[in-house]
Amino acid sequence: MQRTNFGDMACSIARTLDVIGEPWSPLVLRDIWVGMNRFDQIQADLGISRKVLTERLGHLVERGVLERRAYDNRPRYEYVLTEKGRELVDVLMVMAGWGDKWLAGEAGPPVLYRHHACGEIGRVDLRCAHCGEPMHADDVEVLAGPGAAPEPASAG
Amino acid sequence: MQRTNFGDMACSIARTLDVIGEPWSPLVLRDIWVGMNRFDQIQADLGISRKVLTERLGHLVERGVLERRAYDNRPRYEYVLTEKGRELVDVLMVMAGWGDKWLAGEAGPPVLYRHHACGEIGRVDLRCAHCGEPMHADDVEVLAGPGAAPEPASAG
DNA sequence: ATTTGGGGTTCCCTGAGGGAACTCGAAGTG
DNA sequence: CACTTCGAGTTCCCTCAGGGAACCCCAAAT
Repeated sequence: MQRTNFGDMACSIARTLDVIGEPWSPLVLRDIWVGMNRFDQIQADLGISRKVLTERLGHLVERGVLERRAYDNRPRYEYVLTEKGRELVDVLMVMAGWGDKWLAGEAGPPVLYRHHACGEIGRVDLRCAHCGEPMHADDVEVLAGPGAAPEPASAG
Repeated sequence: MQRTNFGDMACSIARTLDVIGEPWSPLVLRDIWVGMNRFDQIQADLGISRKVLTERLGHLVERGVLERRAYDNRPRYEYVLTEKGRELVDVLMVMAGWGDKWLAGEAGPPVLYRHHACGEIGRVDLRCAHCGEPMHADDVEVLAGPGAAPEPASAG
């Protein structure tokens, strides 16, 4: 997809970017998340080139975030999120929250999220899975982990 | 940057992708986040082309997520995160969490995050800002908001 | 027998990414 | 004072990925 191979870097962010590191993949996942599961639907909604959509869908299936399944006797297929893919939607929700806050302007957010648990329109918030307190950029210290690269560049 | 203009879509995800919708920008932000603030440092760490790095840094400054500031009498500059940029790091943390879980393999995560509040190695977790309960892909209903597009495609 | 519709392929053109060399201005060095 | 060094980019060329439009295949429906 890209010229540089991000999947081989010793960095979980780079590896994730190997899956959704260009603009179309996240938008494809969003469409599928909200129930647009078919090729022509997604193509029309996004205005993406058919060629590129074919390639992206194939890539996402290959990486295990989507599953391609037949929905008819005819050769008709739809794409659905796997568990891996549903968890990847977390990234999209945080992107949406940031975009709502910083890029929406006068008109307000284009989309609202009603939280099933409380029934309210909610925003997503990042918390430490261990202690439950807020966890943002300045709240953490970054340390080398077991899978850190031995000596070449690019930590993180 | 890209051929398609994502910033004009009525979708906060697409708008966010207009800022960090290709693989280098998130990695540049990560480097700056962990304290690599200078051009040559970032270039060497990432292995990115100098041309592309120049363009990305300019783009990120223009979008207000980075600030370029002189750090010497000589023409020397460093890049630092603005508040808008620090909040964008939330997206990176979630990417890192997903990559740690789904892509790290045998070796384990390349990087660990120690949470200042509790001192433990923690993972980030998504919660509803309103009720505090978990908030993931299946926990929300997506509704049109005030800034929704009138009639053309692409909700979200 | 022909049309329709979903799900792609193919082809061509443009423009973004990669790489390496070059520039520029301000210190530092002999 | 000439020369090197260093940070921070520019410039140039080449290749390959993205965009657009047309085309293809298969299985109903008419």
